[in-house]
Amino acid sequence: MPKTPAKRRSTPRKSPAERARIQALFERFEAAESDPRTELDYDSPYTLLAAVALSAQATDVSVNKATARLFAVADSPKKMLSLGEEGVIPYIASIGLFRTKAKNLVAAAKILVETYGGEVPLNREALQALPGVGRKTASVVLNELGVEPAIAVDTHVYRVAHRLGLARGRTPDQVEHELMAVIPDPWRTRAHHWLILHGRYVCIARRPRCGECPVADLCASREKAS
DNA sequence: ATCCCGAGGG
DNA sequence: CCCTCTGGAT
Repeated sequence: MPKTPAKRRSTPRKSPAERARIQALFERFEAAESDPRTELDYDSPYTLLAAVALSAQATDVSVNKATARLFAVADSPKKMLSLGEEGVIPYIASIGLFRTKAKNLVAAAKILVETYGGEVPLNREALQALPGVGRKTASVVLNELGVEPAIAVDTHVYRVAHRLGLARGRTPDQVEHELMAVIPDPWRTRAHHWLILHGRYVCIARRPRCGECPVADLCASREKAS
């Protein structure tokens, strides 16, 4: 008889104590910052989409530096398309992966112009069909514009969720699923930003500042604090 | 699994 | 020098 290796639940049930801890965790985040926002500069759905796409494996500071000049010249799909790949590159050459991003930015602009009349389609299917736009980027756009609560799992969210003991999954999709299961509705829209900002300024990748952490007492992996 | 890929921090 | 930064496509 083939032994069935006890399959782990993708989202393990939480004990009442665990759920209380998580509840306290987000109440703490909310008390500290009730309306967390993205730190990417944008002034329209299109510039938001472009900025988020450019932010892959790049700091928001470097992206804002580049988009300040890029958006002054091309803040619409139509303008981005006529600027062209070679025209875009000088503006974003200071950002990593710039060749790929320039190519995708123009290719996506072409689709937005030809298929969506220059507008940004506000649904996941259409967004993720754009070159350079995956689940994470689409989630950020949909969440930021208030279309639907979505928890984009980027490097910060992934790391912080693991450290706080909110998720164990190995892939971003698994972590997103676990977070959605654990975070109740009134917090879902803001959870992404709380986790991002916490990861950026406190729960830093290399050397987490546990000594200055507002949720250290609620953290699953706080032991060697400093 | 691998490629893309510059800037900033330690 | 090495690591990290709001990933996506192959």
